[in-house]
Amino acid sequence: MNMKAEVCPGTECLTCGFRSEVFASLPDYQLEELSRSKVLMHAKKGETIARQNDSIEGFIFLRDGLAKLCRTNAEGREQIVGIATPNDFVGLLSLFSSKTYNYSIVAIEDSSYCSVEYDMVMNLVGSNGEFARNLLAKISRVSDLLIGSRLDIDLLQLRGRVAYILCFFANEIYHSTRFNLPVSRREIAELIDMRVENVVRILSEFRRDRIILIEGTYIEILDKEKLSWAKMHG
Amino acid sequence: MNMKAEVCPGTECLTCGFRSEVFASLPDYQLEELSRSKVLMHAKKGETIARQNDSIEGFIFLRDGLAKLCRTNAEGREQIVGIATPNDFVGLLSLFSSKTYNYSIVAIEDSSYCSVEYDMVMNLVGSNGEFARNLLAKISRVSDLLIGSRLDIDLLQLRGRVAYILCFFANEIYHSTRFNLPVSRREIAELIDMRVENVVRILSEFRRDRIILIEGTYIEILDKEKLSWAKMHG
DNA sequence: CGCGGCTTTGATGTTCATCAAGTAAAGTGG
DNA sequence: CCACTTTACTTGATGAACATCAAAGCCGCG
Repeated sequence: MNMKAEVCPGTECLTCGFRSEVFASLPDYQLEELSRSKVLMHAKKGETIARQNDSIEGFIFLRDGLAKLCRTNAEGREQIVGIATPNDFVGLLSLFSSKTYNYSIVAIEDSSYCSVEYDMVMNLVGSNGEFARNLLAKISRVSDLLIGSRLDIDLLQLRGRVAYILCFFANEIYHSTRFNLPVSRREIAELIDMRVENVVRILSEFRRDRIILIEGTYIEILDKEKLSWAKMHG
Repeated sequence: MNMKAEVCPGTECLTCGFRSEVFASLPDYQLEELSRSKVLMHAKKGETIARQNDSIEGFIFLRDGLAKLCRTNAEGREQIVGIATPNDFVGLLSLFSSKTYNYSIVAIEDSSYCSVEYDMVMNLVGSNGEFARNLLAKISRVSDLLIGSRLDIDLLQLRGRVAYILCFFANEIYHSTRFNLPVSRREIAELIDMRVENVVRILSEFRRDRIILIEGTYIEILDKEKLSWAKMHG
């Protein structure tokens, strides 16, 4: 836990990736207000950005890197709820309805993020209708994706789930058939409701069948067809 | 599909259950605007209120009754995403981010609901900051519950899932240990990712163990302790 | 009456979690 | 730097949990 905090220059928000999405509607003067109230932070891979059950300090926007949303249940079992990419609100879900974070946010790649005061965003919601609508659209889209993918996964058997998550990283995150997995085997298991041993087993199967090339964290998808097929049929 | 439509009198919205929640902040004049633009409809048990992939006509608020949100995947398998209770936005999830309903809404008890023009609500979001904040809180809460319960269920084995859903109906819906199940065995299966046969089997087990009394759709929970235990450890 | 849908139980095989054991890799302290 | 510990990864063997198949009873409905 050795995160640098820095107040970013007033102009930086003007060029931030968020601007094009949620903050598109903010006039410059409101954006500068936002700039002054926000703090830019860094988190190295593995570092915790927010902790489940801690009281919500502010809104967290991921600028660069990758983070997992996860929770630990009463019996100590960990589940990964989703993966946040740059320009995502992370911890968006409970922000408007809870006083505490429902999920931990942990960097799975070196990341930088902005933390914005809760009240600041709430004031913007109240005073800028276009902003409110954009925010609703954003939260709606995020929730929808999260629920949809979980329903998808629930229908699949283990082979299908592993195929699903490989396609997810290839298509949604890295936009390439070759990438380094940002998560351990254990984390893959937590992400798609499996056991570590079975994740390993099925990855080995895929390698044996020349569907993927895998060496440590490096993944190369060799046969997209077969992988998609596995994603559909179990 | 034999639903009556009626324009409800201008004053009715003033006393609607929603008023106390999402619409608490609307002044009377905005509420009357809302009243004029809305249509009150009825749906008998089994009737479809909205259909997956149909284009979104408006916001749907459940006033009375009970409805299921469900979807059918490419292979024709049906899943129930959640159960909507009175004063719920139904189909809330995709409303702000999609042009079509992501889920079908089907009455599982005789229900009445209001349909409000999309633009009307969007205008209110823009012009009434307090309303926008309430709406954010509502959508946030609903999404959160939906995702949370699905994560819970994913951790449980079949006995635990059945216990979970029985407790859900008892505690969240009927506030009683005695009630009539509004859903078929098949629908229970679709709700908690099981097969019909196993739902039946486990219900029979619970009866054998004197945990519940069950006769057709009538359920009586006899041993809350054991049921809660099953919910945690099964 | 006969048909189809819902419910129920039993038998069977598949899928998956668990246990066990071993290797590799990575951090820790002297 | 090396011995040591810990953590991640990997494979096999086993039994438990579950899906599937089959068959029969039930009920409502045309």
